Amino acid sequence: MKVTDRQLQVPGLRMTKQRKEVYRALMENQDHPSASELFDYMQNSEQPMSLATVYNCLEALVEHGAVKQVNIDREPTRYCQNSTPHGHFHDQATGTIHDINFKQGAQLSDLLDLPEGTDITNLEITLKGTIPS
Amino acid sequence: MKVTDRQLQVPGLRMTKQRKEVYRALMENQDHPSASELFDYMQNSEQPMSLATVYNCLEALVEHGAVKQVNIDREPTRYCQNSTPHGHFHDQATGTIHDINFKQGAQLSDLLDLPEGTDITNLEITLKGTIPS
DNA sequence: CAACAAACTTAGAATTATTCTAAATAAGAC
DNA sequence: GTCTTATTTAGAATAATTCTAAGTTTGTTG
Repeated sequence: MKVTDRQLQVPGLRMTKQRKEVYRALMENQDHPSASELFDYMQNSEQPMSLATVYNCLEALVEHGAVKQVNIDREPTRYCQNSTPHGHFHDQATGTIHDINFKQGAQLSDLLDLPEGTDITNLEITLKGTIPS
Repeated sequence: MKVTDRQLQVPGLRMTKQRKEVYRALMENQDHPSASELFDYMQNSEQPMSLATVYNCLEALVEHGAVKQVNIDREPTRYCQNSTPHGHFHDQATGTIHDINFKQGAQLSDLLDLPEGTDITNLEITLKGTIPS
């Protein structure tokens, strides 16, 4: 996938060369890579960088809402360039992770018994299972 | 909370002294403790045990569906004795975790656009935010 | 442009939750 | 009781992530 510099802007975040490349690598690898997978991927690019920087850049992107973390059990954290609200399905047969979109018009409060006045800053929905092929 | 031996049975799992004590400790500490918090708690009990055993017992209890893991970011895994389907709210102001029950009759498929034929073996819903006091 | 301060990157060390290993113990089967 | 297998254990090992301190880049201000 071709990603233009124009698409690599994040409001409120200074886009250094490294942050841009990390973001681009994520755009080009939409299979929810881990930090070290991104690191490996970028070693062959024009902008190799240290693993610490990959972590730093991902942290900055997550903090600014451009990237989401995906935590599955104790596995290494994976990253997702889809910043809209969605869930993740971990296919145990293949090990792959799929995005699961919310249904049109569905509200979290339809499913959960949320206490009055809760202010939700982050939502993570993770399913595990299989899809028969 | 008083927990009888009768309540500490798990179908299909041999309840050793250690497994029973880990399960009991979880019942008595419903604030979603981590493995090492459980370990500390049990050091003063009649059945002190090694940290490795705490991990082993928790793993067995999770595998048999009696206990749930709670993963919040990269924090140590927490454990939950509530084996019914529910979500977790992580209050960022206090650091505490509350169980969030599902609404009566609510279906996950009402919220999520699940592909046909998905077989879900595990569901984890984690919210972060605050509840104004 | 030059000088400065702040932000960012980096390599490598440090941390730490968790898992592994190999030996000791316990428990159910015969 | 003896055998076999599962469980527990202490301590070592692992590995993802964070930290540290030094070097580099960037934007700013005169």
